[in-house]
This record gives sequence, C-alpha cells and structure tokens, in this order.
Amino acid sequence: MSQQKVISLENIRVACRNCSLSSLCLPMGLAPDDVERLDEIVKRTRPLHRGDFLFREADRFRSLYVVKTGSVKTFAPSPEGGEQVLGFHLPGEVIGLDAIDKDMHACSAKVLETSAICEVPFTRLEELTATIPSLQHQMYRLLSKEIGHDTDMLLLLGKKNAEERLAAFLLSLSKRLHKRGLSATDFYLSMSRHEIGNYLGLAVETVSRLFTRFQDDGLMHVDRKHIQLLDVGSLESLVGGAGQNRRQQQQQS
Amino acid sequence: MSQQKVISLENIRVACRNCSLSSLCLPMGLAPDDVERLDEIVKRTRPLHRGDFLFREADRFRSLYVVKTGSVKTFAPSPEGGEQVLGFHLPGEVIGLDAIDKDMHACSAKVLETSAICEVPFTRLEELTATIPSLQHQMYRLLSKEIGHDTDMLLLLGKKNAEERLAAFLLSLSKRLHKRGLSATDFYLSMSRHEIGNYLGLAVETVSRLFTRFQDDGLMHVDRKHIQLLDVGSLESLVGGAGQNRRQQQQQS
DNA sequence: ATCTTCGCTTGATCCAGATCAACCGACGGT
DNA sequence: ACCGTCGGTTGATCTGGATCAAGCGAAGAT
Repeated sequence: MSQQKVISLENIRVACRNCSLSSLCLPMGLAPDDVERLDEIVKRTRPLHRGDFLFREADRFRSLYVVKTGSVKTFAPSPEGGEQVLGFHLPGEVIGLDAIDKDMHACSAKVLETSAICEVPFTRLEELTATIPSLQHQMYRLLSKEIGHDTDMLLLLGKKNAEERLAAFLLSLSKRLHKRGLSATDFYLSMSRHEIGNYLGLAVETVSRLFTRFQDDGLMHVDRKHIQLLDVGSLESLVGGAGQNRRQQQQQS
Repeated sequence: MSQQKVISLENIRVACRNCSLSSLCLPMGLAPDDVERLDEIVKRTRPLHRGDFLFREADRFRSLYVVKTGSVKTFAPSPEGGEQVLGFHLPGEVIGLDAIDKDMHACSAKVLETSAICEVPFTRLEELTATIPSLQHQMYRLLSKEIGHDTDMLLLLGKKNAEERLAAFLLSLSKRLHKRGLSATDFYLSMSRHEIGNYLGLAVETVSRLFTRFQDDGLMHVDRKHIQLLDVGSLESLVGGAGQNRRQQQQQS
C-alpha cells in the first residue's frame, strides 16, 4: 500500500472496563479492581472476517472466546458428513465452554461477518477464578446459563412445530439484540436460510415458506436478510404453544 | 410394625471415600484430604421412592443432587401444559446444574425407582472449590460435560430419525451402566415407553413399534422392562448414521 | 378372587414437513 | 456489461412418524 495508513490496533482494543458489554459478559458484577485483573489476561485479536474459524472441531482447547462485535456460529459434524448448527452467538456471548470437559473442542466456530473477538486463555482464567469468588460464581452462572439455553433448544426441537420454532428463533434474536442496545424489531440476519433451517431442524424450503407466510400474515416484513418484526405479540403467542392444537404431550406419573 | 427392626441409617451413609462412584462423581481426581473436606458438606438423605421429587420447577436453588443408587428423570414443563423429559440420571450423575444461573430450578426431578441421593449444598461447595483448584476444575468439567451432552441431544433431535434415536438411547444407557460395573447388554429400564418417547421426541407408539422391530431383526430381546442387547455392533452402525440414507444435511460455506 | 386401571402393543389412517424440481434475482468475478 | 454461481422462493409430490382406534395382559385395589 502506498499510503502508510495503519489504524492503531489500540483503537479496537477496548479494555473490559470500557466495553459496553461488560454487563453481559464475564466482568458482570465484578469489582473494578477485579475487572482490571481480568483485563490483563484477555487477548484482543485483529478483526476476523466472514468464514474465518475461531477453532475447529478436535482442536486442542486453550481459550474461551467472547464476541465483541459481529456474530459467530458454532456447529458440530454429524456422523453422516453433514453438520448440526449449535448456535449463533452475538456480542457478549462466550464460546467454547463445551470444550473444557475433554480439553478439546467438540464443535467448530465460524465467523459469520466481520467480527471482533476477545480471547480468554482458560488456564489463566481458572487461576483468576480461584482467587476472585465473584468471578468464579460468574463462571458457574455462565456455564449453567448455557445448559439452560440448551434445555430450551431441546424443548424446541422435541415438542414444537415448524411455525413455533421459527417464531421462537426470531424472538430470541430480537430479545438478544435489544439487550445489546440494538433495535428489537428491525435487524439484519447474518446467517443464511440454510443455517437457520439446520439450527431449527427444518428444511430450507420450510424456513423460506414460513418467512413468506409470516409476512403475508402481517407478522413481519422480510427483505432478504433485512427483518422487521411488525407484530411481536402475535409471534409470542405462536411460540407460547397453542399454535395449532397438536396433541398435548401428556405424561404418566 | 411389631418388631423393632430399624436399619441403621449409618449403613447407607457411605462416605465419598468409600463410595464406588468416587471415580465418576464429584471427588474424581481429588486428593484424599480434599475428598474428606467434600465429604463433610454432603448430606445423605433417607432413600427416596418412585414418584418422589428431588425438587420442582421454580423451587429455590440450594443444592446439587447426585444419584448414588437408583435413577431419576428430569423434565421441564412446556408452555402448553405438557412436559419435555430432559434426561435420565444414573448413579454418579449430578442433577441441578442448570439452576445455578437463575438461582432457581427450571426443571423438576422425579425419582424413577427407590433411590439413594446425595445432596450437596451449593454455597458450601462453591466455598470449597475456591480453595481446592482440582475441585474447581472438576466442577468446570462437570458443567462442560453437561453442555456436551446437551449438544449430542440437539444433534439427535435435529438430525436423526426414529430408529437412530432409539438405538442411540439404548447404547447410551448400555455404556453408562457398564461404566458403573453393571452389564452392558442385560438391564432393566426404570422409565416407561412414554417417557422414552417424550425424551426422544417420538410418540409412544413409535417407540413400541421400534422395540418390536429391533427384536424381530435380532438386535435385542425385549420383555417388558427387561432389555437384552444381542447385536451391539449393528445398533452402533444404525446410530452411526447411514441408517436409511436420508439426504445428507449439507451445509453452505 | 375379581375388578379396574394403566402401560403397552398393533393396525389403519392422516398430515406436517421433507424431498424433488424448476426458476429467479443478487452478487462477485472477469 | 455479461456470465456463472448460489442463496432463496415457490410449486408438486412423497413419506416417516403422528394420530386415531382397539385390544391385551400385568399389577394394584377392594
């Protein structure tokens, strides 16, 4: 390049204490001094681009990763050669927690759009959590929250029909974006219809048809990746269940 | 009762250090002194019976529970009034991890057969993990393993057909029982067909038909709750995927 | 010992959503 | 500006497993 126009990396290396995500992320509820100590072990890498991997399945586990800006998908290979999308991760969300057990990543993480990522070496983090009770508690909560989220997905995949799944997906995105200060009703999807379908256990065609139907019903407006939710209340009642009275899955004692 | 034949509770209060499960359970990899400290906070309750609850959804979170003998199912209510079975828990398995985040149980836990359960007050455990690095690590691993297990279930519910699901379920039970020193090929189911179906996202009728089919195909022998696996290899190849060439779930880049 | 209940099995039918097929329009490359 | 690729949409058809229906045997209740 002819012109020496290097942008100082310092500009993107926002310390945790100045990060707008600190209330969602690891530092949540930490004393300023402790945030400082956490700050010291966090590595801030240059921005990653669409298609870049944070890690791949079977990689040695070294660090947790936190999305600072952008979005990431995680996915696991299924035995037949296909793959299962496990999640879409927005700013403030932590990735890699499933790798602690076997000290190896069981899934891959791929960046969906240009993203900034914080890397947190796990061994250092573990040392830190042993001396900062509130950080230890935060870690337990984080891991527990992930389990709770997976539980929600199990219920979704086990009991909900296509309509309910897509509505739940849209509302989940909406809520999470809103928490991050973005619009809850107007946003862009960084993932393809394929990926949405894969994530929800549906065929692409079904996802596409549902987008069309939801739009026809006035629930939302769709233009390619651009989504506008027009009737959040109705979407919520769709998820709620009674969508179309499928037989109640009863349970014996 | 006429005869004073009270069995001393001490007999069932096996300390962690003498428990056959210590290599699967929380004490895994701990130094004897640390096992001792863990032992001190564990409460051992009288045996629970079929139908008893360890906790219910929305209960305040106080303790983790570990199955010592018997089995437990966990399940979450689905909005429509039905429920989703989240898991069946065998000796050595820890229950309640999903409640840490919100300090409240999001699911219920019900005993499937007469069972002995260890209760571990979480606050005390947290104090302990802060001073015993290997216990802290064990806790992280435990939580992480749970996430990994949920991930497996997501793949199962998202990508596998009925046959693959049931085969995977049987093999999972088999493997876990074997780890606990029991037969991998001859065991009793403590849960009903209903519960199996609910867990796997299938109708009871489908589960029943598959049991019959597997038996007709010589893969197993079924007599009510009594299961004998006759051809583990074939069951494994069923799970492996190519079961019946359903279209490979491909993925775009 | 008899009744009742309930879990389970088996058969018949139905349907949500997968699969197959065709087309279209956006976008990146040359 | 043109082309080729690919993600997305829409229509037609197929099917795995749900739903509906009926009967059966084991275990608990009286």
